[in-house]
Amino acid sequence: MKYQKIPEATIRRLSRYSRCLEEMEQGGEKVVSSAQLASKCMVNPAQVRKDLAYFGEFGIRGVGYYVKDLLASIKKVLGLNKEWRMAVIGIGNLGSALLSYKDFLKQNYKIVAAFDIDPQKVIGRVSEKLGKPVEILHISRIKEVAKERKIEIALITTPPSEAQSVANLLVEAGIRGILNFAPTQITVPEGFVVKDVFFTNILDNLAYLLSSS
Amino acid sequence: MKYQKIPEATIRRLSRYSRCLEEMEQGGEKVVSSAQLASKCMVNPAQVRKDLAYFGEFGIRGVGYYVKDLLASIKKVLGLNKEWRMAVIGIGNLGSALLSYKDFLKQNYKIVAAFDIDPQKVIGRVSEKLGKPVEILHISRIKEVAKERKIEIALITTPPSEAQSVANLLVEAGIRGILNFAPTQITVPEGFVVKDVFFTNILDNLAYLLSSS
DNA sequence: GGATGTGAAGTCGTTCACAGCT
DNA sequence: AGCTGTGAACGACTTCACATCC
Repeated sequence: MKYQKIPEATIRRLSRYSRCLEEMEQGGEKVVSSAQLASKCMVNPAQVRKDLAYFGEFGIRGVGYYVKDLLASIKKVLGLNKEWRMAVIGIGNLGSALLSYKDFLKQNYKIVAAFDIDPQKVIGRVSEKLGKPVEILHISRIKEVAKERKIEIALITTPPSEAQSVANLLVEAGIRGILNFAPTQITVPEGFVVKDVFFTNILDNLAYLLSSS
Repeated sequence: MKYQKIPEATIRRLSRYSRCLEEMEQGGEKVVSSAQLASKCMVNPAQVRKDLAYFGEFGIRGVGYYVKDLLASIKKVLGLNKEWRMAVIGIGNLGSALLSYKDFLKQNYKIVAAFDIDPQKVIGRVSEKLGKPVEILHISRIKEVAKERKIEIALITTPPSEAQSVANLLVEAGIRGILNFAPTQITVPEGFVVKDVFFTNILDNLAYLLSSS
């Protein structure tokens, strides 16, 4: 197949296929058709086939896809055939909740460092919650520690007023991926990637749908 | 203007315009052009005008938009000219973090109840964190309390295995909006709305972008 | 003059429909 | 016979370009 730009929506769906396939694998299913996977993920069967076709030919005509192989292929496409090492910046309520978020581990995401502007203030609270002592470092050490621990992704959970300056530090430290929970737009240079997780925006969406029906 | 279906992307951008306009209003700016708003929100100026045009004519030709009026109009469109009353279901780390999430209040979202399957177990921990006693109710009381407190939106922060059965209870209780943080697909009848917040899916997206560049 | 509002053009993503394998 | 892979049709969203109005 000739090269094409891959829609961002395709990547999001790949994530969903991956989850569904994991469930199927655990359920002992060996083979799946695009129609079955589509109905489980609530998309169009042709969509499934087209999404996969961007990256290769993973199926067998007349049969379907081998669950295990397809899952492995999708994970490889998404870059999940490795462990991603992450840091959390800003250890407030949300930040400390993420430190113990179980779903990350299952999916090859590992938090290897936590930073705050005032480690002393938060360390007791967090340790108590997690039931074990947790090391929280001062944000000034980010550059040094990023190298040392090979951090590739940072989760920003500071107050919005600090988010951009934290992002600047991350760029300087060579951390290329940012998941931004602070409800403010941040900008980074070419080559760095930011994805936002704005609860309130999604709530706005919900509010709109509820009030217009 | 004649009626058209409104793209979901338009609604998401409206949310962003709203945030930018709030900042501008606080900064004392009175008037804004589509070009200025667009550059602040990182979209195309024509996009801004088209998005707004779905809902009316808010601007003045040759001048621009009055910041205050436009903000009020957008909030009205999004259904944010009222207070939305919410419940959090599942008071683990994430759930309790959301109980004290500041940004909700600023945007007219108010958490008026918290539920868990084992209130005794979590109540101490949460109260301590928030620095005040917090009432956590048993999930079995959801229907009764939903009526009483006029709950319209629920945030599901239970383990994924419980998410669908919780959603069923919410439907029964007449709560029409669900923000689902549990990493599993849930289904609800016509007339109800679910929006997902799956951190791991967004990380997958980030991982893909990082590994393919 | 200058910025909005909007039809038309263009781009991008989804769905159809069927040829091609197994 | 059945299901994938894919060009072509379709539909949706974005951007352009300009008529319109302050």
